[in-house]
Amino acid sequence: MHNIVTDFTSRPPGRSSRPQPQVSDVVRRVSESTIRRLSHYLRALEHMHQRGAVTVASDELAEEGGTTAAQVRKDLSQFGSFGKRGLGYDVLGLAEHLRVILGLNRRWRVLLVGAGRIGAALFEYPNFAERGYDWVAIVDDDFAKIGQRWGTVLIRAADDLEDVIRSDRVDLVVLAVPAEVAQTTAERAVAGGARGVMNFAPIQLRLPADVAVADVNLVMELESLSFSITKHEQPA
Amino acid sequence: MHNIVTDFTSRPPGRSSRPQPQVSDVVRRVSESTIRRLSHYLRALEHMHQRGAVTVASDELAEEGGTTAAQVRKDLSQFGSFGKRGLGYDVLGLAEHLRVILGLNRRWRVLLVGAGRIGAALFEYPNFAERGYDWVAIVDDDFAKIGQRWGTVLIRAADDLEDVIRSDRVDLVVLAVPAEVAQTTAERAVAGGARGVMNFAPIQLRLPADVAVADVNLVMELESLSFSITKHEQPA
DNA sequence: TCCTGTGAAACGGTTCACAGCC
DNA sequence: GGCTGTGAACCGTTTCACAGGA
Repeated sequence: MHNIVTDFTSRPPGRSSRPQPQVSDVVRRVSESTIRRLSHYLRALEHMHQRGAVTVASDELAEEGGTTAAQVRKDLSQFGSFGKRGLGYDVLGLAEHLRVILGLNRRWRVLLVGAGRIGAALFEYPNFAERGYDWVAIVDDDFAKIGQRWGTVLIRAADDLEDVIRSDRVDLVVLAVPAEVAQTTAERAVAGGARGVMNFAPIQLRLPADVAVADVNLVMELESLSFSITKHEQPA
Repeated sequence: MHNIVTDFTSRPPGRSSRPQPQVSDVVRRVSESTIRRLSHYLRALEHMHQRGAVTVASDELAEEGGTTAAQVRKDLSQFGSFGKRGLGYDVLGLAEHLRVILGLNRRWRVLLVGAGRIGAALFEYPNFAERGYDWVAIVDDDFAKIGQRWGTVLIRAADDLEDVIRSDRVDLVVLAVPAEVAQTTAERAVAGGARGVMNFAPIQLRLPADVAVADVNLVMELESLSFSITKHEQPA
């Protein structure tokens, strides 16, 4: 088996005498939560490999990913049949399948927009390079910073945003700018050809549907905590 | 009307001749996504107030929050009846209601664990103080940093984590430490009395159910982007 | 008339349970 | 016997549609 449904054109293995799937049915919708779990599974598999595990069952993966065995199997079955009944999944094999599914079998060219505190922290974050995300440029509107280098990466003028994205063939933009300019900056990034945006501004970006957006809203996360705690403090 | 169901003990306004709600029915379950939208609504209301708006309809709020008018009304109706039929919601009044619901009508005492790059960026992040989150201490295991101050806030020894939480009456912990020590550090924070944890390590924390956890997994967000883009690049 | 508040329907994701294969 | 893969049941969330108050 082991056929990955990366191109989203074939159905999971089944009777081929069934009625053919319609086109609208072919681009299968994978939920955000599934993707997040796949990411967890991959990390867990890498740990397990380091610990010498060769094979893993769905309930072990569930444990590390904070979910259930059935959920693990359901998640994976959306992309193919990677396991062996009675045995489990091959640790290295499944990890490689997940990398392909998550698009980690290539390197990604990432632009940092905003060379402030948050930008600097992200730039130094070691886990990005490990997973295939490479900083290819930085952009800022502070003349004092333009022309400097962080490591080997040059800080360029915010005015040149579109040009930088084009000339440096940027795939992803990490948007670490103030909320007031986030929307227009994001639009310019998309105009330049960016395919995805990771947004740190606490606003809801409005971008074309074919642009991927990941929002990291730190204030919202804290508010979610204080809501939960406030609720708990009020026993009936 | 305007009665807020903050204590989760009363039902939304309705005929009182109805059968009394059972206890299991009283601690109403509010979904994570609802809370996130409430946070968006609050921000939108603050903007609208600055722009001079006095009244707002659910479809305007929906626009800014990236959702639908029905969703806005459903979200709000979980906590009370804040609007006027035919008119909409009072901008200032609804904002205040949302602050109470989200637990923003008090200040929160926050501890930063990990004085590295990410910790520094978060410490400088201006939006936290605006919303009522105050840094009361920092903890790190680097002897070179212990005893220093960031602004007025002292960096203390990681060994004293539990003590710091107790003596400084810490509510929330921001965990900006390497993945390897995140779980044990979180457990110590909970032992010390922390009520909520914002976790930046790319692992799934396992903590008691009465501790609120907000995970910010940056690598996962990037992987979510590359998944979406990879999918798009494969038209049938 | 306008717009809220809310039951009811529709949808989508999770859990269950078991057939099927190793 | 063990564990996967998956239809079916379940359950929570979103959308619909409309009754009812301003």
